[in-house]
Amino acid sequence: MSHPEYTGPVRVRFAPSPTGYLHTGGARTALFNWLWAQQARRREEEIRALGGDIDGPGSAFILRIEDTDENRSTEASTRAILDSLVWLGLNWDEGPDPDPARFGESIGPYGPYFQSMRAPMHHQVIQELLHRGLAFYCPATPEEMTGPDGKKLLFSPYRDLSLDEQMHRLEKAEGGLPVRLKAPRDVELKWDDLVRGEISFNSEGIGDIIIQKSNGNLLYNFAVTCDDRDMHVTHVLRGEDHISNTPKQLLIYDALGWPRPIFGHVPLIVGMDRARLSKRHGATRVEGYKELGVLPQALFNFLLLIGWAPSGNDAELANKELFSVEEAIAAFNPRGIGKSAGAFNTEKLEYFNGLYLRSLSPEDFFRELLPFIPDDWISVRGEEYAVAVCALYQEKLTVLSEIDANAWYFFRDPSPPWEAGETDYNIDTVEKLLIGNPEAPRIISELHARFEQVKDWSAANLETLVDGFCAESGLGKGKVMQPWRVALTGDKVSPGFYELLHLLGQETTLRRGGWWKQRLS
RNA sequence: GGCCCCAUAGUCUAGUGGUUAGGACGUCACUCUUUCAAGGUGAAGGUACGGGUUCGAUCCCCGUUGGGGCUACCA
Repeated sequence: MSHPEYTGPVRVRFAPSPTGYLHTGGARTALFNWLWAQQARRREEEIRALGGDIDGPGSAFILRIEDTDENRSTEASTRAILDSLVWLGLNWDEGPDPDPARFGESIGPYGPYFQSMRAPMHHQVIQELLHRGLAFYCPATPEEMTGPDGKKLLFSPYRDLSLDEQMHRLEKAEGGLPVRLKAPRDVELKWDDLVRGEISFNSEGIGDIIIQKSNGNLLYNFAVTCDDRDMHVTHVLRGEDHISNTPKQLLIYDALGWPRPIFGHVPLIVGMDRARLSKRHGATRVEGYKELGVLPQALFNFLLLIGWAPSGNDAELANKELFSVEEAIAAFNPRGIGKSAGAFNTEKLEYFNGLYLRSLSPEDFFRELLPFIPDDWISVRGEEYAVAVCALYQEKLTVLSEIDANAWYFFRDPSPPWEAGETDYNIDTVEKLLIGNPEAPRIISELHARFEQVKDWSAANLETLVDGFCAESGLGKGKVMQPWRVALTGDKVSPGFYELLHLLGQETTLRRGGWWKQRLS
């Protein structure tokens, strides 16, 4: 145990409630926890390799599903959260079995990792609390819990009832009775927050919190505390929205004499308008980014940098933005987590994604692109053709889902404006470069004639031909290419002109060019 | 309302009791160029406000303002 940086195991957990999808905020919290645990696990491996020992349970990233029902938890949502975490590469050391075929089963020594299955243990603790006089069945009616000013009372008038009297009241109560934790009066509940420093609440503002409902179900703050304790969680790194839960959990740890974990509260992620992230800020679901065509490594890298930055005196590291997974694990330090809420800047995410897209090998790029290309693309002219077209877009795309909007004309003729129905041509562009362009008839017809003569339809050959035409006609390249580009693709944006011609092929080029030759003459 | 948290450019952030306050996205300009994107070069843009402490505060303290979280027999 003499590793200079090793200060004990890091057992952290991510504990989502399966009432929806994995949101970006949750994903980032999970990411921070995951990185920290991975780092600690690496250190432990080094120590073992040197012949050292690790006392007690080793470091781990624990996933616990907080499905203490409330009718809102669903299996589909659990599945969705699991899938999103896996997609992001955040595998857990202990938690639900990721295999869909074994849904509901857990892996790890302190399971089960579904909170709903842990009720027996929770009830045991309730019994202990009751018998030690640290908690009580509370027979107070809602009226009795309301002060003269109409506000809710925090402390129950029945907190000092004897256990016998409590049981007596319990028997008489029809719908059961809730159990409250008996809180100490006027005590400072403070902790040294890992990211925020000292935070303190007075127990007068907390009161005798309910830990078990009258129907016997456990309440969140209680279940979490028991589970964290049972799973030997050493550090609770969670969202800022849990700050006000912490004093309640502290009350439970202290009542039972359980050692407190170290708490750290990560700032929330907000929209660019600083409001809470919601649908109108674009995708808030991690899955949404997958569907958009963001690579997991790009989202991983982007999320890493909201609320965290490499700290230390290494200037080069301080300015570093691109992190591989391994680099992130090595560089992560919870002390580097900032305190203020970070805005989710989609443009920067797309910038990162573009970078990651371009770093892919052409084969990997096509593989990633595959789910986003329409089914018929490969059947239209074969896989080789589709691969060649897609390759042109590796330098251009920022999200994979844009491929169809960019490259459709390689697989389908644009519908001309003179035909019934919606046209694929940009009317303004057509007006400017073809119909309203006095040079257009000549450019289209003369080049069309030359294209008809071509024997070797290679990009290099086409370049010579087009360049020759420009030189002879005295027209600039742009003047010549733009009308043709519009005629062939419907608009003025496409990959390089020679590549465009070459890939489209002679037949298609002549066909689409022919329409306009006829139309303009 | 009560309790709690936060505050460096539009955004993510680095940093320091004395700095030309550093990097990145975005924006703008120029460049490259057959269009777009990418690339290259450059520019504009910041310490919320008011008081202290101090020889000196972006940094330390207090207040104001602004933003956020929580305020369930939800999680």
